[in-house]
Amino acid sequence: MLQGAEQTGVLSAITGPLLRWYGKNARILPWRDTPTPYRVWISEIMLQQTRVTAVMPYYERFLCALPSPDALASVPDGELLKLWEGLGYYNRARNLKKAAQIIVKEFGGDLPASFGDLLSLPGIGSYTAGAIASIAFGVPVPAVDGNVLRVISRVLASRSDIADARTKKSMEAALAAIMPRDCAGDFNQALMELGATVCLPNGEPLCKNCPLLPLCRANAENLTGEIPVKAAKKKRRIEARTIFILLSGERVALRKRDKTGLLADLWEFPNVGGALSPVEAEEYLRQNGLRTWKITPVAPAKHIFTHIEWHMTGYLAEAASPAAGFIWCTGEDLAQSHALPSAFRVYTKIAMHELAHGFAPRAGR
DNA sequence: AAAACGTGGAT
DNA sequence: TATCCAAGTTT
Repeated sequence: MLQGAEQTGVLSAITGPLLRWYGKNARILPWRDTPTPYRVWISEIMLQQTRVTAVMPYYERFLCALPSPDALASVPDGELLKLWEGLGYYNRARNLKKAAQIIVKEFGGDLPASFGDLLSLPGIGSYTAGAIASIAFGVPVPAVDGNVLRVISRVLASRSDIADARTKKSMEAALAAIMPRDCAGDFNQALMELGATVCLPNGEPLCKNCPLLPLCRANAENLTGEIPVKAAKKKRRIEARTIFILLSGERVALRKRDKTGLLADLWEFPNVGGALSPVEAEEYLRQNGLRTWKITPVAPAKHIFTHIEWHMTGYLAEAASPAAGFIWCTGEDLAQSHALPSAFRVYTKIAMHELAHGFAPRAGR
């Protein structure tokens, strides 16, 4: 990898072509319309490890419901999670609220402009602090995300592992040295845009369309297939679970997940580790004080998290009474008031269907 | 420093 | 089907 002055020399040459390219090729995105600090902040948090297309249905709805740090600071957790339902990494939403409370208390209700102050807020790391500072406030600091790591690694033909935090550090330092003072936000966004639309991971990047082609060392040396280098991630473990859709009258049982860990504090269907047979399922329900009948197997389902794979066995059962220990939801509650993770989608659908159409004849129907 | 933390689309 | 991984952060 190039060092010091030579590296700075190569990098300083990217600014002109990159900015000209971005001027012509920037996608029209909702968060680029009116880049107020609050809007930029919300978009950056939503976009963490999440594709643009996934964020689209959430962004305006969230802004409409919570248009300011003040509104965000006082939103009830349930409402907040419902707005985030399905987006994943739910701590992002909780940190958003915590940060909003700090912004209201410590910063007079407006996002701070300095990189350091932004970095001190929950949920804002070096990438996001750089993105907000540069895009919303014009502060000349880099914003190094996965796209930037890939683009710069290729330009420099660097074989440093981009999964290594030290690589990110050194890239931030290298970019800080060449940040244009007058258009830092566009520069950072241009780098990301190029990575997202031209300098693609997996398969062939679209080098013919790249404004940096003339100065890209990976292209010159035919290394775009090997660079960037990224350490392999750990294998997922498989976890069997048995999910219960317990119906009572027009309602279905839900419970709150643990306050910490996976899918913390979201709602879920009662479930237990292991792939229970029908007999074991019946036994489990009885032992947990539930008088149920007509226990019926429903579709098995799989859900893949980053680090775990759930293999789910499902049962539908009629409960004699809305037993304590759960909340008993109507179809409307399920749809409108309770945030369920996508992991349970198959069973949510079945529950909604049963609540709408009925599960065989039952009391009160 | 490595692992936890979601989801969905592309290859 | 399997793997990658996306505008990362926290612990």
